[in-house]
Amino acid sequence: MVQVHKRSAPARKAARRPATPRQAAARKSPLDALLDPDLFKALCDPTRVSLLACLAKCGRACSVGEVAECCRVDLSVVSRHLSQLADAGVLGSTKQGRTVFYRVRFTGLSDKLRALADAIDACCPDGACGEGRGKGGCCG
Amino acid sequence: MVQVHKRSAPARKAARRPATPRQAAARKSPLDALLDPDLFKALCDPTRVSLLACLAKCGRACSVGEVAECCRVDLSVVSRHLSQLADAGVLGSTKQGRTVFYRVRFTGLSDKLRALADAIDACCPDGACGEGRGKGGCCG
DNA sequence: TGTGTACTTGCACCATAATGCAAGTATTGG
DNA sequence: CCAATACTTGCATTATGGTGCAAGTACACA
Repeated sequence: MVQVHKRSAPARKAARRPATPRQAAARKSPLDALLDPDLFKALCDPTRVSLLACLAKCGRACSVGEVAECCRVDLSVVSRHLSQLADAGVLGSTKQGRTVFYRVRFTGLSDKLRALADAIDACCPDGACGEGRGKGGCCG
Repeated sequence: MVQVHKRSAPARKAARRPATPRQAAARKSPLDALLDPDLFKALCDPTRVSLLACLAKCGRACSVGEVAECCRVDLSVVSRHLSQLADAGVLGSTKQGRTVFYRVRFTGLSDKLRALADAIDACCPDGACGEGRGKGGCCG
């Protein structure tokens, strides 16, 4: 009885754009969750990124000691970086005896990136983006 | 005379995986360019990310003053953050009189994220990822 | 139980970066 | 030309983060 008529009211569904940035900030969007500073914080350091690239290219789980031979920083630094990447969900870790193996969580990472890309496209207004993008699911 | 025979040698085509992370680091990959710390550095600060989300949800170009009403930091801080996001290619800017408008570069950003996601998937070994992923174009 | 290996943690140091305030620049309108 | 607007920049402060060294913990093996 409340939401039956679906054409006369202009402001229904697909939640129109907020008029001002201030109002926009108040709106909840998938973006808010996906645009997670903590993930990017993990990826914003050159050393950390090189370790990630190293592990990705290697394609298998590697020990801290092995990875440490990729770059010039101290092993303790590598240990901390890998741990940070794991905290961010970018790497997974397994302990086997006294050796810790880190591996890239490929699908977890790429899925997250694609979800973010989709959420961004969904915010793209009207015809400003390619076909299939900007289909309005931006603002809650 | 050195590299003629192409079948007896086991190491041909589709560049097999490096044995160690150390060797992996030496290999060039699309990942190396796409995994750009500078982009992530732009996105690793909470205030900056909230400004980006604000602009994205708003969907149009906004002035610095408008955007500054989204959050509690000083306008000068907002100005610097927006300028940083523009430097990273995340935002575009237009000056109109004394007003500067920033807008999200939607497709530029989402394309970059998807390209990275693809490059990551390409590094995923064998059947470890979903179908269509991990098709080996990882190591140069 | 002791020794060596593999990694982690505490600590101090240094570099970078975020922030606010105040002053400066650019542009518009009277 | 002067005043107001819209932003940017310089500067000092504070916070955060990366790094190396040294010490600590966890585990395996003899």
